[in-house]
Amino acid sequence: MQNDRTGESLLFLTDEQLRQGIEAMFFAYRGFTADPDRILEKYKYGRAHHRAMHFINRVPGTNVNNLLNILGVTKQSLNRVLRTLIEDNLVILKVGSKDRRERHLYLTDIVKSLEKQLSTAQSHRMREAYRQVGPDSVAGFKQVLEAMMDPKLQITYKKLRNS
Amino acid sequence: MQNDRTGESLLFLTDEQLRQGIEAMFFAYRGFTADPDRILEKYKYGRAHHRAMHFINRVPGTNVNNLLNILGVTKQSLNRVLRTLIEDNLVILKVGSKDRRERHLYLTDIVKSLEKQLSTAQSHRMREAYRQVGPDSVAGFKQVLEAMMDPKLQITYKKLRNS
DNA sequence: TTGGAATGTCAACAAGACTGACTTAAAACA
DNA sequence: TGTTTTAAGTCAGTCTTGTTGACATTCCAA
Repeated sequence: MQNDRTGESLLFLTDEQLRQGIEAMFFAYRGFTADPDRILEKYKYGRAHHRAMHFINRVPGTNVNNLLNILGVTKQSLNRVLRTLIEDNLVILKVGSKDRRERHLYLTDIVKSLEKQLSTAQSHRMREAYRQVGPDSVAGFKQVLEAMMDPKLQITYKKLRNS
Repeated sequence: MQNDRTGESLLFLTDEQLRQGIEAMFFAYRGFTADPDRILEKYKYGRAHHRAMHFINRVPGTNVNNLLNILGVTKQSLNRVLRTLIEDNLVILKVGSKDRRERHLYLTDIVKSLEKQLSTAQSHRMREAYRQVGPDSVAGFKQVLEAMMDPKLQITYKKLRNS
């Protein structure tokens, strides 16, 4: 009945298995964003602000173009988010020293407690999940996710990982 | 250096590991939706239509309330999507025979080719990812995702899996 | 027969994405 | 030097998908 290749079962590639993966992604992503969303509501910011904060925190001094590539949105869309963050003194721009066209982005101290709150909430759920399943499953989890990314984003992801 | 408990490394629970998981989820979800989105554009439908079609296909005859729970949106939001699908003859309503307040949802034959196209595109990427990493990683992938879901959705997910 | 549940619908609104057109400033180039 | 390209920002308009709130209809069940 079951097809083998080099002695390894291929049952994990059935339509049923794929469908389960698709639905798992859908439901898990809801959980993934639920906790930060609840916090953001109080501050009148949205998921887009969270993402911007996350990556500015991760890559302090990034320029706008780089952030656009990471986030995968248009500059008009990012601009709206950045403008409110700058108005509220959560993000500051510094003109590039080498290339003065570039603006480098930094989080201010004011926002770091909010960013911490958000990442703590999100990490907490991830930590619980990790703990429940153990290191081997976590390794598998990351491998599948990495393989699902578009090639360009895979590179972006790896760069972040090694920085 | 590294902390052990019952001889097992806890290195996989570091902040760095958690952060990687968060970013992997973010980037992978983009890949996850990219292919169906491209197809949907041609048909002037959106991600919300895709999700509705997916689960009506999965649970033929589901009533509206059940679908609302699965999708996690308001009835007003779902209604807008369902209305266009019904207008375009992609979904039909059948009045419940036991409880005639309920409406049971079915895909028409017309839409099944579109649904197939969408799920094929999404499955294709997932299959490639699965193939690259092998069955053990796939098992880990699903375990982490399941552990990340809200408890209610975890139950929904399991019910779907066994149906 | 009446209360409440399941469903549907209307209106208004907001977040967050998009396109297109345009400006400014600075760097790169020929 | 003058022209082109690049980085960033802005204005205007649109779309999708979500939200609340209010209200109507249908009809099961106590």
